[in-house]
Amino acid sequence: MAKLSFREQQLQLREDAIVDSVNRLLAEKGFDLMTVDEVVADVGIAKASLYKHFPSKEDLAAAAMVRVLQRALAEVARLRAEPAGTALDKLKALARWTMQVQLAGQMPSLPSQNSSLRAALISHKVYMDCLLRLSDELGEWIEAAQQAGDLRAELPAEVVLYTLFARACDPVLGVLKAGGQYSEEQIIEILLLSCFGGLAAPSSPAAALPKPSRKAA
Amino acid sequence: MAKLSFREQQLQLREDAIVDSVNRLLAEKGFDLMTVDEVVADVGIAKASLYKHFPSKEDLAAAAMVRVLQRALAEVARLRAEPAGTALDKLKALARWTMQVQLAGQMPSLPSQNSSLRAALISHKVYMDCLLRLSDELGEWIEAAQQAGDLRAELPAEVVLYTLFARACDPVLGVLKAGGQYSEEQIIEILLLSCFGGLAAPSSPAAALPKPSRKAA
DNA sequence: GTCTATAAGAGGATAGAC
DNA sequence: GTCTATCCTCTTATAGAC
Repeated sequence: MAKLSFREQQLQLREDAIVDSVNRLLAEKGFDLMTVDEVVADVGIAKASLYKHFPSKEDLAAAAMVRVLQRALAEVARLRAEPAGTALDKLKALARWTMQVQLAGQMPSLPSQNSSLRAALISHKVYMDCLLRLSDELGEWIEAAQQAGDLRAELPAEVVLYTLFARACDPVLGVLKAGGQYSEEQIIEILLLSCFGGLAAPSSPAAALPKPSRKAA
Repeated sequence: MAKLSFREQQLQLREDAIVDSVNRLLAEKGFDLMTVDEVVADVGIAKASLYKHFPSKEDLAAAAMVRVLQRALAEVARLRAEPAGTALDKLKALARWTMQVQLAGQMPSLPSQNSSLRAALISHKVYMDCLLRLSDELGEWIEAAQQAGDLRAELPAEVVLYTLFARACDPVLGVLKAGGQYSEEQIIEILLLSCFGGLAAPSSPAAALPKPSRKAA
């Protein structure tokens, strides 16, 4: 790290404030409904000033995604350093972490359909670097968990990876939170169970009809 | 059904054509990115003509949702008439049907965050009627499957319901389809397994007992 | 009811003074 | 680099002739 002048630190702080607002607004309204006017109103700066820092709305979203990816990578590093726990345990712990971020209203959700945004993200080097590093880290855990017999080997590893990414911004969580019927901890436990354990009961008798006998958990 | 004049039939056909286009565009780009100009260009009519049929863009989306809900209700009725099969079988069959619709590019996906759209849908009587009827039908199957021991009783029935709705427009399917690596039938089997069976292997040994450390390849 | 033409306004981005 | 003021495109919705 090169040392920063006071002025550079000030700029860094302002950019952090911008990304903070973008992150929150992306989590709340999504990319398409978030307007740059809202961002500048939230930060308290002029629109032209924001465009000095970020050349486009897409770059704003990319910056927010980069930060959440870096936080995820930090969490992965923290879990990796822990001696105890299987690969499956670490995957569950990371899924739990993403749900906590989502519950805190800090998980930016980008529409997978917006092609201009997709193009901007794909050509964003820092974003792609973070995304690939995270995918590689998780891919290792997924394959290890599959070889240990803890994750279904019938599911391709990349499908598991995509599913974990998708559950990180699953709308079901928002619906349950809005319902106000369960505590945040209950919501997390419920969603972790439905994600990793599935909706069906273990060793479902109906599914096991033709088979002679199978030991249950 | 009252009998319709030729003119009324013509109008009905045109409205069907509009809803067809809306349905496809909603599945392809989502509500926010779909523009009324695209719709009229696709149907081949003037914009003012469209607004004679539907008073707003939100009503267009509602009409598309009503039609897909009615199709779902028809599928539910068909499954209900079948003598064989448990409640879980019927739920799986319906989930399979929604995935087929999604693969065919005919599942409209509405952003759960757009508040103006939400308000319009909630005050749309026909839409709400279809949605509640479908929820009731599925709720019966869910509770029956739970009492039969085929669905996890630890999961609240409404969570199962929300999850099935969410999986009907799960972005994972679109990613797998775009990847081109699996056949449509494979995609469906994979997603059904991950939804009902979960990511974790059945009777995961790691969850049952602390075992000696394993090494991954 | 369908069309052409246009209003009305939101929203992304920029010019130019300081 | 930050501001005020503005540009300009896109998009929803409507007016009015036929």
